[in-house]
Amino acid sequence: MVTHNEQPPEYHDHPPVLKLLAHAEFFIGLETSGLHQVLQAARKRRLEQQETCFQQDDPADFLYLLCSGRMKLTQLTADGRQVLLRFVDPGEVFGGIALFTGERYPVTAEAVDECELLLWDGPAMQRLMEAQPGIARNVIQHLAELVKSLQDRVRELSTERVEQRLARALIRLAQPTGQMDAPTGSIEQSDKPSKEPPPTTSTERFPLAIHLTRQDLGELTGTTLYTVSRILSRWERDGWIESGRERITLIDPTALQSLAEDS
Amino acid sequence: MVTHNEQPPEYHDHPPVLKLLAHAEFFIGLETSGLHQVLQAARKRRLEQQETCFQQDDPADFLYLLCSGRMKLTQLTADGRQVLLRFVDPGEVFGGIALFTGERYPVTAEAVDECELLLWDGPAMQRLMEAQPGIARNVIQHLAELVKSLQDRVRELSTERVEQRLARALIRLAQPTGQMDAPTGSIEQSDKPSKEPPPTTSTERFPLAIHLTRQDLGELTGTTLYTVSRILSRWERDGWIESGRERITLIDPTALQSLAEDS
DNA sequence: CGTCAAGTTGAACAGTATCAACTGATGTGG
DNA sequence: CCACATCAGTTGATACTGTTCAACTTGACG
Repeated sequence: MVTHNEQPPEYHDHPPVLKLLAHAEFFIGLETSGLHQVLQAARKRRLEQQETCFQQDDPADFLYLLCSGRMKLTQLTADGRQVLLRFVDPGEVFGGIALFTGERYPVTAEAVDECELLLWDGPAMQRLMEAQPGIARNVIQHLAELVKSLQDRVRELSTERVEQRLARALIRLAQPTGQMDAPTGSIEQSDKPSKEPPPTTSTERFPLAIHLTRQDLGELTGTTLYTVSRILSRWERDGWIESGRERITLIDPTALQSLAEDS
Repeated sequence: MVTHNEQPPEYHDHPPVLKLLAHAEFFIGLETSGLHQVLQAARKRRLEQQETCFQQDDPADFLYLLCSGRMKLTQLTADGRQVLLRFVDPGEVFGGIALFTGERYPVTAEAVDECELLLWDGPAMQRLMEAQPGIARNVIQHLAELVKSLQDRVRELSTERVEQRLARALIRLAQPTGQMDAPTGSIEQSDKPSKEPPPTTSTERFPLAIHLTRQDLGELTGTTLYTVSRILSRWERDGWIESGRERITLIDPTALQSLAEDS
């Protein structure tokens, strides 16, 4: 990061966007001049809540970086069932798979909240990667991590029962989302009873940031909304969670953790 | 018999290996000099049948290219169940995920047959990618395709029943294996005396090249060997397949196809 | 020929899906 | 502000898919 370059701490034009860009997974480690180059090649787009960015099977034109809001990527089956592949948080990238394989988008990208995006077309991205090899390195690392997480998911779907998968999904969703979010309580803390418990007995609460329906959770874990509802009801009776309409709060994450890890 | 063009004069040093390298997914499109550079950075390794190349959770040291034979990548769960993630055919690469994320191998790689491999360590691969940007492009494309196929698999496991998944798996396994099965100098070409299958689909037979147990198919489709056995028995009664010990022949692939695509 | 691995099949069982009926919350427009 | 429509969620009854266990058969190979 050592540069006697002419960029003072306050970026002259788009400070917040540049700062986000500097922390985005594809552009980490770039020089400030490089970030400017990236930004100049970008276009901006804004999506209303529920608006779709692109539909499954649309020709793959752009790579997107989410700046604010939240997106979800879903896949539709031939008989109308839907699978929720993942949520996209600010700083994360989507649409790259199709762009890099030169085919059509294999998923639909829909805005959960109001979203701001940056986008690059294929040739622009190609040029950027050639000009700055660090980008290609980041892309490779990101894709490799995506592959790893998908392999884990295949293993879970193949070998685990719904209850375990659901427990795992809730734990993941409760983690503070990567780097970009304000530090809400991390679940990791509750693993360590060493810390002095807050006023009451270790009743730390972990409300999920995302609004999720039972249907969403079903599509995320490969089951139906009915089964999700039953399991959540049981967990609530056991005092492990609290749940309302599109709202879930983990009360005893360790119980879920051990459930997820049991055979 | 075509024998007079087996050794093109362009490849003066290691003709068969170079030719394979030139068609391998990571190195397609490279100049001959670039291929030489790649080859010089490589080490060779040979594996006996059933020998493991690396174990899950081993530190990730090398990227491997399979030259001949066949490997399988499996993942072991905490309670001892196994998932078969994929088979590796000649010309394909494995071990890259761990190398690119700098972590441990998430899978175990085992030789199904006797195998010949080329391998590169992390720094060597890094240098090669810097020297020849085409490699990074190929890596990105390969990873993107891997992501896409894994997403498909997640969708299938989430929404389809065992019978459909098994039908799909058999159809995939019956496809001639990608690009390398072409007339390149593969060590064994004895199993393919037939040329391109003519469009006469009536009584054509499609024996699977791979030796697969019911257990393998179960681990591949996320079910048990018992369920696989029952379904195959039923299909055999219906005249759609023939099966013996570690041997399956598709007799009516269209029946399986429609089964896989039905709701 | 004996041994071992692969494969088959029945019976009991468990886990989920499916459908239907219902409750409660949210938001909207008259 | 209330009536209404809509959407999220709950729960019971039922059916079905797939698992598990056990006993058995078949095939390969020294």
